[in-house]
Amino acid sequence: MPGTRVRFCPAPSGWLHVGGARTALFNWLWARRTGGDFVLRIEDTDADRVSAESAEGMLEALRWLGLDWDEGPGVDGPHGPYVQSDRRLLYEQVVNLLLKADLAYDAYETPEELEAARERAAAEGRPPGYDGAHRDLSDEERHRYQREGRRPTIRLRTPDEGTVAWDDEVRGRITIDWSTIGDFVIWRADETPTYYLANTVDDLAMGITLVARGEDLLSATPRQLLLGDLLLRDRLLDDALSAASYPGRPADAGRPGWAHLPIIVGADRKKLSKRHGDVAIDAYRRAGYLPEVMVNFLALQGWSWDGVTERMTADDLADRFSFDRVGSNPAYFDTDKLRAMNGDRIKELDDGELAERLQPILADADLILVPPEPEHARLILGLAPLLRERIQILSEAVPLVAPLFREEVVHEDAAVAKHLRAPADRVLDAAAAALEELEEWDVASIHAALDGVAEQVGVGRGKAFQPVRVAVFGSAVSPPLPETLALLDRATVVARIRAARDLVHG
RNA sequence: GCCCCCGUCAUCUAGCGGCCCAGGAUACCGGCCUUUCAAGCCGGCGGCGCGGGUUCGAAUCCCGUCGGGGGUGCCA
Repeated sequence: MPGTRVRFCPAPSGWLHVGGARTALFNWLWARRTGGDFVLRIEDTDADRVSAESAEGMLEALRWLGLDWDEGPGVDGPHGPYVQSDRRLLYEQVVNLLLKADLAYDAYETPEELEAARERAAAEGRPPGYDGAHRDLSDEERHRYQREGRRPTIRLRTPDEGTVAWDDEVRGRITIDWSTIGDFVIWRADETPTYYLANTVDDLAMGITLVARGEDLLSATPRQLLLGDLLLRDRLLDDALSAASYPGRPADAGRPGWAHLPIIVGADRKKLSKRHGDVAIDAYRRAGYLPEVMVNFLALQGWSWDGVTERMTADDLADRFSFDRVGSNPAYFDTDKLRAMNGDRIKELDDGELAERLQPILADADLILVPPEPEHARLILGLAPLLRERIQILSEAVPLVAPLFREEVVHEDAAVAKHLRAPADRVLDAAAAALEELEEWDVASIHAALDGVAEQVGVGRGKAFQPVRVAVFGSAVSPPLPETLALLDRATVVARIRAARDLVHG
């Protein structure tokens, strides 16, 4: 029984999005669960839409999630290289052998001609697939097209009848008629391989045992099954591998199994895309979602353990994950629940951990420097227990604590209008005086002093605390007052209270 | 159009013939607590798309129907 080898192979265009991350996660989990290998392969065959920055961003996002790979970019393995643009020679060899065996042929239609043919077919109610017009060109016809300056694509011959079937790990047996599948392009006119070719060749060459990918690739499977059979049947792949001097396939390699994961959809039930809002993993990182929560939540999109247990660490998941518990209906990406889970996780963090995770977020908001100044570090640590129960995502801490890191207080109009009115003037005067006279600047003393102010002015605690809150924070909402004031220096607090005295009206 | 996939509370899901007049979580609503905002605790609302079968018995099996999605590319 060969070891499990799974893979994640993003096309580096744009950011790693939640659907891709979920696919990567399921593969990673299966590798960890089975003690197998997780291979990362960059599929950059379509030069028009890929970029190195995108590839780097995807690796970064994967690293952030903690999905480490056993082979791939930056991690040498026995079946590299792991970037398809570095494997060009291999694909060329494969195509040549396919051509020589007459399993594939050159076709000279231009994209415009094909498009026109598709439109015609649609208008006449015929299937829009490739009609095989250039399937059996004579040498004469071929030369004529070449003289016209046409560059051919190479298409693989597909059966005209019969069926193809496979047992999908998620969906069970799937059967498709060959009559619905036309000869397809494996090599573009610009001499680059298509997904069908490169992906199939590499999965086989790298000894992948299970292909787990999005449902949107379900209908690509028959073509890859066929190509794979052809490649293995007459040792074409092995010949190409040695002709191009690539490492051979693992000794025990066979054909991979398949698992098609349900897609993740937006609120409109369509495949999740940019117009649905934040779909990039990086956006969630910046907003202050914790990676372990993203992993936990993503695992629950389409998979469940017992229907009751939801909070699981990556290790828990790796212990429990299997494709037979992956559902087959699309999941709507519901960030409400993500937020809730994130908030719960934040509550589990101790002060030091929370403070540390808060730092990059506060730095992003220009509240602190990258290694924070010592007094800021102390302040954040002191704030951590006050923030813990109040935020679900880290960035929510920013408005709550910003006034504590800034020189100037910005007083919100609504807060001033509501809370800085008589007898707030008396409250502020009394508070400034009382705080100034305190012997100890600590929570208990401050609390007692403010309670004393309430009594002195003859108002309830709320009426006493709110004006002080607005004076110091500029806002009617803040972390608990005495606890927070104790973290600031007394002079600042008293000065702010005095300054707010002028804002009191009516 | 054709092919394929899917259909349990608003959302993620459990359920694989009786344990379910359907369970958990999130969201929402109400109460308690309370210095703001939260948190916490307690309670509540809410679903098997529809129609036929099969069966003593169906959310679970079969057929049909409707609805949604994916594919149909020299994208992946």
